[in-house]
Amino acid sequence: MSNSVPEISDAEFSVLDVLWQQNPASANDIIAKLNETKPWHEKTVKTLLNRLVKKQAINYQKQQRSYLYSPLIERESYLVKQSKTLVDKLFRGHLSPLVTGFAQQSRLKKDDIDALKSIIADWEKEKKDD
Amino acid sequence: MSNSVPEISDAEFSVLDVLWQQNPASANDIIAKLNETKPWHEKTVKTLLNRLVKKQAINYQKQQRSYLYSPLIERESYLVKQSKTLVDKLFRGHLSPLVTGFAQQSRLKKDDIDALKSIIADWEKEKKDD
DNA sequence: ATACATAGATTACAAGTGTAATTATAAAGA
DNA sequence: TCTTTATAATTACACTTGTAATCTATGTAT
Repeated sequence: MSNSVPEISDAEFSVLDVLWQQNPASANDIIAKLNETKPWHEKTVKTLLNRLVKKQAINYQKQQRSYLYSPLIERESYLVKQSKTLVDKLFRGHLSPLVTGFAQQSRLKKDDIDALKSIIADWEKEKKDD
Repeated sequence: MSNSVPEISDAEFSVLDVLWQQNPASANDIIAKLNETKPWHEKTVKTLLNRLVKKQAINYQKQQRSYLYSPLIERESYLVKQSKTLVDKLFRGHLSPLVTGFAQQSRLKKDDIDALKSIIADWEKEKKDD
């Protein structure tokens, strides 16, 4: 079956990320949003949009003269896949060394800790249910 | 000051990873080790070694006719940097959504849970110490 | 001394990426 | 209708990457 998510480059990801926040969006919307943080030329963003279309990562529908773009790949599953890819590559599939290294480096926030607690709680419950 | 770790491609990383396990190592050592898991031609591995040298990610010293290579960048800090880069890019610096997504996807192992507990314990202690 | 083998150095080459400029096309205004 | 002007499509171009093949220099065997 499905879908073998296409490879998305870093620059392309930034464009996709805007579309995940604002869907659909015109090229100009996207350019404006990106330019809040990146000094990218309009033409550059158009190129990235075209490449994403070609990769079937996004979609568009004609709206008068211009297009309205939408993501075709789901944010959640993309993020999970990327996380897993990195953890597999760097830590042979083990999450804990990532968390440990990360925790030493940059201090965890309270919500990080809460999330970890809740994950542990779920895990303990599952274990009991087995 | 330091060091702005060079960009390491995926293929290059695999080579570096061997050197982190076995330091120093000859080209042939590395080729043999890599060929346990990857069908890479000898010439390919040599190319990767050269690129890593050029990037100053590794080093060598002449040993008779051949070289003995060693890593110049430290494994720990490289892994932490890559983790942070990904978490910044995908989750705007927050670790928890990564862990949550990861936990949903692929079941955590007991040692992952233990590591998480110990991280939480450390965090609680630190908080108290403030 | 000469030929072969072997390690490293150099070169190759297509695909992907960052970063646009140029061209074509269609709507809108003169 | 002709011209200007937005948009989108096509082309550009250098750098990186994956994946080697070829060249060169130096030990080794005859």
